[in-house]
Amino acid sequence: MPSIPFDPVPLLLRLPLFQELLPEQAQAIAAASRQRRLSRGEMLFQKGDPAHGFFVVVSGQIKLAFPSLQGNEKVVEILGPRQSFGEAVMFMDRPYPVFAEALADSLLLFISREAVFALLVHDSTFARRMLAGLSLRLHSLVQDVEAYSLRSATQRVVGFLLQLCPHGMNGETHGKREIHLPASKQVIASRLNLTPETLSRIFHDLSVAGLIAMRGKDIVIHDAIRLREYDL
Amino acid sequence: MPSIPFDPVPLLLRLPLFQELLPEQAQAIAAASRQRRLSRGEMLFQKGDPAHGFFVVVSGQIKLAFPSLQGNEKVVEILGPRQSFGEAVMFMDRPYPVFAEALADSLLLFISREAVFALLVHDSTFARRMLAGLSLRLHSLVQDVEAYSLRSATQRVVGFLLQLCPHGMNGETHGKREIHLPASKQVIASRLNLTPETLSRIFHDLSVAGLIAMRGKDIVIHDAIRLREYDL
DNA sequence: CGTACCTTTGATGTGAATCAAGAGTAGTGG
DNA sequence: CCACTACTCTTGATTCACATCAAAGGTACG
Repeated sequence: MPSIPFDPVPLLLRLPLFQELLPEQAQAIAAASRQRRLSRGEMLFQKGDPAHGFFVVVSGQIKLAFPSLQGNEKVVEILGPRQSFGEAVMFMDRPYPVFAEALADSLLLFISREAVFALLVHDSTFARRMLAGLSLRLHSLVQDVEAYSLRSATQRVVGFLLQLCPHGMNGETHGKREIHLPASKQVIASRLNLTPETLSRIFHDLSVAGLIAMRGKDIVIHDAIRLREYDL
Repeated sequence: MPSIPFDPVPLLLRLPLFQELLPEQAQAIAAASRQRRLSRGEMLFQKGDPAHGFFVVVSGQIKLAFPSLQGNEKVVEILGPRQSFGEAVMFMDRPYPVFAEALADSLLLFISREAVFALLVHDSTFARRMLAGLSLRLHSLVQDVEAYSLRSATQRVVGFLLQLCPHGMNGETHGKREIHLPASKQVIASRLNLTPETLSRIFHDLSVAGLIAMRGKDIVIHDAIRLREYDL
């Protein structure tokens, strides 16, 4: 398939990170960026590869995961449009600690380290945004560590479902919510540090308890508060 | 005890973060900093407290941990002199996701968010260092996630012991190394996501296997490579 | 419409937690 | 200096949450 060219500037300006860039700054970043198309199942980089910049997902879906000796793997993050990854390694001169694979046909933008560093020198707003972005990532990793170490399998699944609820509706109030799983159950199981079998059983139990109803990847949460309080 | 005053400038200039500050910048940061003394067991902040800046450990030892409903807790990090914490929350206007407690009598420096933001505006080198610091933190959290999800209890303990070896000696070569546990075995167990009982049994097994010898907090590693390869 | 991969369900296994005593070890005050 | 109390650490028996193994269904797609 031929690489269809497109103007990345309007896209860049809609990302939180680049929101307040001046036109010429956006131009500079766009000029220093390259697009990369991946088809489903294709590898973007392996754990251990050198990092020369970071990526923004334009469309499609990317998973970040650790490989493991026994062939299984641990999914760290599932990324969709507008999300970025690889910023941290770029500031450290270290190889990627995870590998990246396309879960669906995807279009990415690669932004070189040099372009970022150049922007950093003159634009402290950009620096602040970059810091905020990394902080957010750090915060959510800390949440993951908390979940893995302090919560049961069921609690992790419940937490995940509640997070998928439309914002401001994630379990503070009673009432029905409809959500859609962002990936296959295998991938979600790995993201939650579970086997597919265990995830399947937990979904079954939640259904039997009348807390959710499921058809494929579509889930109806009957009562967010009761769900949150299930299993303590 | 009276708060003994001291000049924080030379201290600040020896931290990686502030290494290349101009004298007047260091002065400004020092002026915006406050010292805080804690005695063993004292709480610095609770999970959920608002964050107005970050802390640098001058002396002593601080633990960061999650509280848990059942009274037990999960230690996220053990921090010693020259290490800092709380940077990330300061960029996000969020409350602390962990609590901080002194493991020993400690002296900390608190640096206000305003001082950091002011420095950020004029000094892109500082911004880069701050980004590098956060990136490093992020990287080590990712390592933790990998360890918790892909490695067995024994492998986590072995990894921890190897990390404690003097730098450049952490298991790449054969030979004896002497190390000292940086905290009580309870705290280390929690840091490794283990119960004290399990940690004790693993130390016992490693001793029986002739890989280590232990007296109190002092451990002799007989052969770093054999240890690394134990338990795969 | 068949083949390859997801997902579910059931039976069994196991690593580490929990429960329950003891054995150090360290500070405290008489 | 020696109890006295309070931990921290070890050791053993038992339990349990989740993984693993095995075998059917489902579902999607070339």
